[in-house]
Amino acid sequence: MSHPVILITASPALADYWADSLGLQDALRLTDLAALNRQAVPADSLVLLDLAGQPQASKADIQQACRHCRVVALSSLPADEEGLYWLQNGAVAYAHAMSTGDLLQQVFDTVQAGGTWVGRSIMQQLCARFGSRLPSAPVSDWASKLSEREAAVVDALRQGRANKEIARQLDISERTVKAHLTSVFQKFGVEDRLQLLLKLTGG
Amino acid sequence: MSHPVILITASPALADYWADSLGLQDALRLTDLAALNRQAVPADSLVLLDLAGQPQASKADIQQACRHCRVVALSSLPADEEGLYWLQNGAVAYAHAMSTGDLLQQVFDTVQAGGTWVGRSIMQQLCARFGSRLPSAPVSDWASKLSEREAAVVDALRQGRANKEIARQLDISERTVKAHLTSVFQKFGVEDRLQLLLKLTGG
DNA sequence: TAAGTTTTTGCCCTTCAGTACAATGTATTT
DNA sequence: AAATACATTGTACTGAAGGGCAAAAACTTA
Repeated sequence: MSHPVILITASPALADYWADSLGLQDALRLTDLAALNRQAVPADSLVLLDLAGQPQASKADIQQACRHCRVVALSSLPADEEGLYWLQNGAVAYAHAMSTGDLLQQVFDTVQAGGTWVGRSIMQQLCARFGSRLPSAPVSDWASKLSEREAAVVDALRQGRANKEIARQLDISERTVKAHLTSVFQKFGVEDRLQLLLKLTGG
Repeated sequence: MSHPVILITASPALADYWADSLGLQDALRLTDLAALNRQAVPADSLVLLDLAGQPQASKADIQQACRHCRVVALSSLPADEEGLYWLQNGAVAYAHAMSTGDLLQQVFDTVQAGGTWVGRSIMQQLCARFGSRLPSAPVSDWASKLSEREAAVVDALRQGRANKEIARQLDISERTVKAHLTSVFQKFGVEDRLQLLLKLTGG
């Protein structure tokens, strides 16, 4: 299950470096994030993105790109704040743009396998913040009526995700997502995802 | 820069599986986390830990182990809550104990390289929590940004109405409802009615 | 009255959501 | 062993959602 790869950087030299390190000579190359959103690229593409060329990328641009592709954010001057920003908005990895070939391959393989890659420093910050407000496992009331997978689908739905995205997220087919949702709708006596959301958020 | 590896599980079969998958026939084997803390192990060792055998591990035990070693938490029944708990306390990875050899190798390589490995689901939860620390726009004054008709459409949308129903309610065509919604989506930077609802209700 | 803005609509197109009908595999219970 | 629940996927269909292009109609302002 190898996904299409897209290299985004204004620097041909950097693109060459990535391509050489990862054996991606035939990967599609673009110069900025806007170009990615403008043209139709295969869903679930793996995007290597040079942050140096995207100083003015809007949050909406980032999120849109991350919804359709797996975005690996690569910075030539990594900073935790920058990394967190991109991860918040959906990137699946954040690393140094000029990482060694080995590390780059590592990151690449990880995201290809559906994982996420971040350095230790960022992970610790994330965990620290998370821990400060998580005494125990808060199992919301609604989840109790649902099976494990159904709850996972609902959880993703509450992020505003589309079926196709949920499918990717849970690594199942879109059809299965629909099956779970149909079941959930029945359990809550609603007709569609919108009414479900209102029911759960108390609209 | 290969670090010593320690396998911790009460199941010899599982230890064999890990050793075979990762080529670690000579790795030190222990049966529980307490044993790790009792004896002197090389600093910075890489620890593969079967969570199934550590139901009663105290938080202090976990943190102590994680201070001296890189702990890869492996669960035979992965759950986000469990994963977050271990990551909070210093683990550098959380995955399925019986992952395929490829994935296991992936995780192993990643932590060897100094990275952290978590599944997509957990990472998203972390980022979501982190992001919520920095509220972007508590949209309580949403109507102010909209025209009168646009606000009316949004109002109906918040009842969970479909476009056709909204059209009947406002006595306009369904096409007009769509036009208003398209405009509203742009103003709020969202893509569809679901995301709009989430933005407005702060779900 | 002329110019500009907002609201309104139609036609057509693509994509997504949801369901009917059907099937396979696994795990648990009886 | 049989029954049951859960998870998974497929094909195919209907209808809703959303947008591109274009253009009337109404309302406001210079």
